[in-house]
Amino acid sequence: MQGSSSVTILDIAREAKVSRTTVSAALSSTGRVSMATRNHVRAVATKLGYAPNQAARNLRRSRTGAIGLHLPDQVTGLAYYMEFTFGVVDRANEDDVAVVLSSLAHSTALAAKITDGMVAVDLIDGDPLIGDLMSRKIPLATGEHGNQAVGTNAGTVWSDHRASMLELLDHLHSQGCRRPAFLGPGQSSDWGRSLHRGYEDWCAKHAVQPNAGDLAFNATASEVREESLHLLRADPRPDAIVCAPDGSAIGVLTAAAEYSLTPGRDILVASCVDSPVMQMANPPITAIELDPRGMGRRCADMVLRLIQEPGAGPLEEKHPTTLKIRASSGPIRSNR
Amino acid sequence: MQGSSSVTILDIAREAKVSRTTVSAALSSTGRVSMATRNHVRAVATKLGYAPNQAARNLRRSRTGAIGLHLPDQVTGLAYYMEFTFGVVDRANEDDVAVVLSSLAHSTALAAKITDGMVAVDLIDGDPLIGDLMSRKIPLATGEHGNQAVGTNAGTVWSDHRASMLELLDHLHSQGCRRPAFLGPGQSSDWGRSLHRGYEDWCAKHAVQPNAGDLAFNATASEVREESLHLLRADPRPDAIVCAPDGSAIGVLTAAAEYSLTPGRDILVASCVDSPVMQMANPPITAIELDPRGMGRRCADMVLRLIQEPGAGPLEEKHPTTLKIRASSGPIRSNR
DNA sequence: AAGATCTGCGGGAACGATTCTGCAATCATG
DNA sequence: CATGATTGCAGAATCGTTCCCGCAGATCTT
Repeated sequence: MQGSSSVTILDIAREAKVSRTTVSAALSSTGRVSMATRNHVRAVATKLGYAPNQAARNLRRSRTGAIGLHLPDQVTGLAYYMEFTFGVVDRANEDDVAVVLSSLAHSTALAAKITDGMVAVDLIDGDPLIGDLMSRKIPLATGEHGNQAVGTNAGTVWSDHRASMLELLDHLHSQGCRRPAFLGPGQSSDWGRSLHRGYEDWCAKHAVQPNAGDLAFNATASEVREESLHLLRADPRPDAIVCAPDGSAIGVLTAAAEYSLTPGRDILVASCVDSPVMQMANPPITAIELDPRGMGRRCADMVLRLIQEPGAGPLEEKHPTTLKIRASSGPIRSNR
Repeated sequence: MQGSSSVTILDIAREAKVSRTTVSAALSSTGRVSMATRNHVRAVATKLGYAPNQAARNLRRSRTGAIGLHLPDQVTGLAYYMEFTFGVVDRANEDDVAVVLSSLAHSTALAAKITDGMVAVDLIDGDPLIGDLMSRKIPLATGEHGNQAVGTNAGTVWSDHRASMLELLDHLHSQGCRRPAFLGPGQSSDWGRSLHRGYEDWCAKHAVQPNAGDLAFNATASEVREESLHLLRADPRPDAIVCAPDGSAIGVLTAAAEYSLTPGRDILVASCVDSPVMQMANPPITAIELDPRGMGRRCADMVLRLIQEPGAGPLEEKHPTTLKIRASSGPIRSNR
């Protein structure tokens, strides 16, 4: 109703003929207020279009009203982290909490000063962030495990990438694949390690010689091409390539074409990360849907809970993944 | 030095043996302070590791310390908007300003209440946001023009997409293309209109019958395929397809394969938006680099300037684009 | 040389929300 | 019915910063 000019708690107090204290208590459901006055105050508040002043609230509560988001370096082109980010922002905004991206503008030390908590995703081994935050008692929620223990005001949301990898390889096997190769994201993140472990385990179980290469998160097109060709040069030649870094599957398709191999028929291709382009590729690429947006939401939710009740951790939650089967995973129609 | 416990302006005052007022003036370079005391105070401040309390500052200045970012609906998978977003966040964080994403969590009305200003990109015609903000005198910076006039506390950062389109079509022409088709993003955004205008103008100049289709920002793979096939069915068949929506070029490649056309030889393909996958495609796709991160930076910079001195607008800045020529744009080796 | 202006700095009042404490009035208890 | 516990609400302090004044002393004006 009131519109532009900001209406304060004092305006409500005057209008409702009670004190500031009572208004605050009535709105926040703390303190002792009768039901009658509580309802009355709330009615007046909505009538006046009251919105609490976050700055004043933060000052009084000695909070910053922001959480930090720590992304791996140089990943801004990757759809996964974008979706994750928007998930975090989405959830944080529900509580009128802002999100500050830390790897970009601030040193982690400074970021820790201006935030009430942190979300970090795909922490690289040995990242000093965890120790830093734990010693400052700043709540932390990580997407995927780090290689360090988290404290009592921290937690982790993770997916079982090893199981996903096994499921994917079993699917490829059912399509006729016998010698899958793996283009992994390196072993310096938990994600990469879990995928590698799944691949190695599967190969061991099926008595297959592993054929794996590694690629950085932000690998260039030529790096993807080179590493793909390297895998394809193996003897015996692989009949499937599973690739991890976001978007690299497109580069694998390109590399397969150089060998005159038709993806989805002569050689199967699958990605460990789904994204819109995967469906548009020729052929559409089988991929693991990681639901990054959901992950981001849950991480934000976790850190907000840890902010409200410190020392509730360490928390742990598991987030599901889904295998999206598309034409790139066969069945193999090789005539050998 | 002091580390975790927050050091306030009062601590500095005690240590430097001056008053709060003097400290504030010395640090903010407003008010009247001698050089000697200013330097002294600043030395003490850095010695104690002072960081201003944003909540208190915002409360006093009656600011929120945040700017809103208004994205088109359902675009979160698109690399362009992600880069743009990070550009905005990057610049905003430099001034300790947070970024609130508005299309996700809040209605624009609410977002306007909790932000000091807004950045909007690719506004759809008739979006009520502009009028809303202008009437509330909230600063606004838009990426690309809207179809409404902006007021004195607003501004626009834009790229000349019509000129980019002409440059791209001229390049295709030099590669042997004579009948380019255009897969546009619709006419409801300035970007889409500018591209269409460029395409129509070029066709008129070269006496070519236009062959254009439209695709939503968030078109699905099958929509991309269908629309691409529709363009390819034209008689005479186009010898190039220029496509606009982010990532759709991959779908166009797939569609071309259905016609047994080899992209980059039988039919040229180019994208109006560059992204990492464009380089990994087979063949790599010629594209217009829009520098979305730079755009985001400049938009944030503009709105921050408008917040500092209201009524300085309307501002206008032009942001350059670059044509990235790759193998998908020929030369044509058709044997007709 | 007397008044006017300027410089350097301190006192105090906000900004708006959240407690902590205090004080009546009501209720329970034996 | 007297004592103590509980309920419902108000007053006032507080968070850290900014900014309007005010006041000396120095400098400038005619």
